[in-house]
Amino acid sequence: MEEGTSNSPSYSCRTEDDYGVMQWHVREDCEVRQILDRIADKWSLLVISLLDRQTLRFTQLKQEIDGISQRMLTTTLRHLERDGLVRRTVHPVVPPRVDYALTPLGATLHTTIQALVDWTEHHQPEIAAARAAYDAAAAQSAP
Amino acid sequence: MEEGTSNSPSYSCRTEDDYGVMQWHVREDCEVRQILDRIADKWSLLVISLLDRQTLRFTQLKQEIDGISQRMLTTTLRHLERDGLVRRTVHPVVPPRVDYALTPLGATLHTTIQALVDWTEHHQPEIAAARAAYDAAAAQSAP
DNA sequence: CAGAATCCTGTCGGATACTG
DNA sequence: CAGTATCCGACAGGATTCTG
Repeated sequence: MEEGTSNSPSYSCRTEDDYGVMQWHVREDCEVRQILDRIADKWSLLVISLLDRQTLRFTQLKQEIDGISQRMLTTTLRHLERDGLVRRTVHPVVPPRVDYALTPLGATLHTTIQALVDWTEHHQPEIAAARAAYDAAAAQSAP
Repeated sequence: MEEGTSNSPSYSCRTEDDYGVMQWHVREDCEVRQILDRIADKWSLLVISLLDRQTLRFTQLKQEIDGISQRMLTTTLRHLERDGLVRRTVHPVVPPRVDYALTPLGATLHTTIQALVDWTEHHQPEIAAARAAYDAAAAQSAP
């Protein structure tokens, strides 16, 4: 596989620095970043959302998630499985049948994520307004 | 500017589909994705974390965040400012002084984000164990 | 000091074709 | 059905240089 199974994190997370009192933020981020990368990539959040309701098969997921390629669905599911958030169950029948479900750990993550989703829906008008104001001001100064 | 000021979202968010009961997940994600992209990019979370404690200047942020380029600090701050999460204050002095602070909206986002950070720190051992188990099993079947 | 502009690279992710 | 294997374009983002 060309990607996804690498053990090296995407970000440097250097810890050899010692010149600032708040540098711990950077180190804290080393752990946060890994899970954040998991939930924040293009499709993981959708998958977790869907699986929170029910167990789904590969093809069902592909149909529910509009626009995903089977390549990205596969890698997304592998990532989630590796992190213990999703359980993959292969039924030894022909044609093959593979079920995906959230693990208990994955369910707790979904709960936490939901808070973020709620925040977004709640404050979306404010963000839209802020963007409109910003863009208007930018258009003003650069006509 | 080559990037960052584009109004088009990074993801397609197609809404013309109507073949599934759960397709709303995809539409819901259209709003979620935008704020998720904001907090999940490489540096925004760090910036929000730092500014939650105090107002900081550009150079202070650059020093606190180990490894960031001034290019990415600038674009990150512009994004956060555009979304109304960070307030940029220019003091008309020479040499120039620019302060960055969280807006009230940004502060509420930080609170929500903190729940995710806490989840991560709390469950990090489980994730690490799951990864180790997965990698061990993978090494087993592919020697 | 606080950036803007330019160049260049690695990586993400889509399209396609092939299997058990 | 549920993947794997390749190829390849787009874009995020680092290094560097230049200003008000």
